[in-house]
Amino acid sequence: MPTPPRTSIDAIVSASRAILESHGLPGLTMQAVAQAVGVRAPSLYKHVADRDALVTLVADAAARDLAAHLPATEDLRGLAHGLRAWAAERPESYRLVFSGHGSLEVMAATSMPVVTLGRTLGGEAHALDAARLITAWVTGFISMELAGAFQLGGDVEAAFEYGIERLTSALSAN
Amino acid sequence: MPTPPRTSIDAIVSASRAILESHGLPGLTMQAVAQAVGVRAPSLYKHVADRDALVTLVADAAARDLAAHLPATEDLRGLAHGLRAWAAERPESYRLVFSGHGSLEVMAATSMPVVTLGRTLGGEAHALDAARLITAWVTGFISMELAGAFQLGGDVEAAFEYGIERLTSALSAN
DNA sequence: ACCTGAACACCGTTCAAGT
DNA sequence: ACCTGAACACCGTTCAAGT
Repeated sequence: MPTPPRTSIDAIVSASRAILESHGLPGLTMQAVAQAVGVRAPSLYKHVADRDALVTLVADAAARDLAAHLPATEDLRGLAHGLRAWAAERPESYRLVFSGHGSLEVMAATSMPVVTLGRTLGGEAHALDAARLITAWVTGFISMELAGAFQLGGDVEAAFEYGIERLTSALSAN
Repeated sequence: MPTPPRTSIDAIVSASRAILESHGLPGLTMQAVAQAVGVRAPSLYKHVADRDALVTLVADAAARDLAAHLPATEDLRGLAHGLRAWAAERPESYRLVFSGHGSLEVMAATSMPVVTLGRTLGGEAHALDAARLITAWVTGFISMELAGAFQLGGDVEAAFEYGIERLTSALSAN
């Protein structure tokens, strides 16, 4: 006797993203998600293989959301501030995306704009090297900030600007 | 009737570090630690408040081990390669230390050598800014490497060297 | 064809009882 | 004074039974 589904993969991922932000990754339990979409935990396994697969779907959805929010810019400042603003609003999503929980395909696709920027700043021969320098610095900085690693005082905003300025000039100087 | 302890906090932390590296943070269960030190899980609570406190002790022990392994160097290349080599040998410890699981005191103490390097490269006025640029880049790079984020081909070793070279010249140019 | 309750193996944690 | 078994509340996951 066929019955229509009472939930959907979209509703599950959407509810999961909200739970992730409000309760962190440990709070993203199958039971919490099930309750949010109005179903019992075992029913989720009709739509998703297991919790790990769900976490990957959430990470990929967050990565796509990030890509849509980043300004189409040609300068490091715009990209850096865009990423930092997105991370400040969705810290748990940021952590998930940059902790390697996403799929390799989505991670590669999301990094294309940075390679373009790397080409602009570093030149054709060092496009990838420059993109990796930029990405490592900006994701490292934001991760440290979210982890509360800046304990030695000083102006964190100024340190971010300092990084943007020094990296821009370092990459332009061929 | 007093009885001597059958284990110790040192044995617990030491066993925990080995379990962390071999089975990851999810594998670091109270039961696994208890078995490793020859005791039942409830006994661990005589030595540690709860699992979170144990994880913090492990992170701090790893951070101290890292500080002891870093070369006392005045150049970025030595520091960067030293950190990367340590991370390659103890990837789970590296992740734990730089994910904010450690205590703030140990994190601050461990970052002192980088501030010294920042002063050498960036000058007195920008010692902290330079230290944060360096730390953000090198930890970001290694985190990406461990997360398998370098999927676009190219030479990762060369990208690391490129970062060292560009950062060194960017910071020296006052 | 999907949803459910019941069940299983695992967690972290508490606590009265043993020595 | 430390260790233990038993217990509790919680996980993820499976599966036969319902509709």
